[in-house]
Amino acid sequence: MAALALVDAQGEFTIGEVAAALAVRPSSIYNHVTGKADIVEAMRALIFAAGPPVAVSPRSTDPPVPPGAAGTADTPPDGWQDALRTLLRRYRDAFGRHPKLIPMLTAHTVSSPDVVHMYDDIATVLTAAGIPAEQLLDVMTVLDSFVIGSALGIAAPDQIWDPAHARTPALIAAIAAGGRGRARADRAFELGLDVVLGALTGLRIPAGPPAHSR
Amino acid sequence: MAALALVDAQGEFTIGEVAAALAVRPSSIYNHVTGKADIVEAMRALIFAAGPPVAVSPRSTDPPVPPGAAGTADTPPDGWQDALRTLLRRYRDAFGRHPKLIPMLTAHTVSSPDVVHMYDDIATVLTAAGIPAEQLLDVMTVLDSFVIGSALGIAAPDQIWDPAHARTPALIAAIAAGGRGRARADRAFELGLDVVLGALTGLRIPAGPPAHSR
DNA sequence: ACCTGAACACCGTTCAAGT
DNA sequence: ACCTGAACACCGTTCAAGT
Repeated sequence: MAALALVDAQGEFTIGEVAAALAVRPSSIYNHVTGKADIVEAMRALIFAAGPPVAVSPRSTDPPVPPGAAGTADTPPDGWQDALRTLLRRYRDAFGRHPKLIPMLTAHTVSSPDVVHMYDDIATVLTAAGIPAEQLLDVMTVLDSFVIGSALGIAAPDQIWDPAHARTPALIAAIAAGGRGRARADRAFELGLDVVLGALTGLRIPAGPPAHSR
Repeated sequence: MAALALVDAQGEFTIGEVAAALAVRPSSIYNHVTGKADIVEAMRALIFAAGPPVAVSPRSTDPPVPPGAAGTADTPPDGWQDALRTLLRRYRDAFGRHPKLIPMLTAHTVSSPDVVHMYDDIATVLTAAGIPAEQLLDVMTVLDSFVIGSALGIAAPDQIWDPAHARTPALIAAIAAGGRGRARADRAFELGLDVVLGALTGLRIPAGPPAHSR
């Protein structure tokens, strides 16, 4: 079934092509899968095949936890930040290894077991970090949105940022100063990681509940 | 041609269906568009049809700053934050009004003029806010990723967060505590807006260049 | 259990022909 | 300038038949 992952080299695939790659007639395919959507789901599961286990409980032997650090400025990056960073990077890399496949996967978002398992880990880390339960789902949704959006950015890195279409000096200068291609997408993702993880610090319970935005 | 936008009510469309909606034969369609992809692009342009102009230069006469509002410390949210917030909300709402259409639009990201114009505005606001030119493109990419990802979240708000698949108490509790449907997606987006705008404050030039993340 | 050929309904698209 | 019918190559899928 891994022969299907090879077909993402061209951005789309056809039942006939898969059959040809397996040296078989198209109708034979239906002895193993229920349809094309089934193949897409199989590819999704294949992409999220578990990597090495992340240290999910990041408070093993580290009491350098800030006891009274209500300050926003100098909170040291402790275990939960590294764990979360690792999880989010892995999440995005799962897409990033097969950029052409991403649009097909986002066509209909399904709760594949592997994906949910990843969210289990993220929820555990966030809870350990002190994110209040009422905000947990929203925080996870923000993380999810950022990761998915970043993954889509990998699929077409330079399309939107064509300087020929820019009309404003600020945008033209930005495009000139920024990089190109995959490297730019990777760098932006790391910046976003810093932004999101930094902001998360301000949401932690010991710092007190934030003013709700309504 | 607006009859095509009606076809997003079912999540997909066919040349034949469009023809039927226009009381015409399928082959007639090709007198007005070059193909199906052309129709998708027309829908994209239609969605981003310009709304009321945003106050792009946001430092006019506004000292009615809400004191002690969201954000990390006590940096007062000045004009550029409101302007950026408006732009990003509009960007996401453009998608949000047609959730079924989003997967089709993300299938191939194209630089529609209206979209680029929106980035022109965002770049101008960010520059006015003091984001250094070297970081501008990365910051915009982060914003873009978040907005696109949030838009996709609108399309299927509760798919991933099905409690039946969760295995961890933290995630189960989070799902129980969080809301459902479009309201939850909207709330998460507003939270992400707070997070991103708050973090942007730390990147402004007067605060000095941040430690680069490599 | 798996493969095969033939057939199905349905696509998007082209084009010569009409008006 | 626009519509039409017929035809094209190509889909995904089904199924009776083979082994």
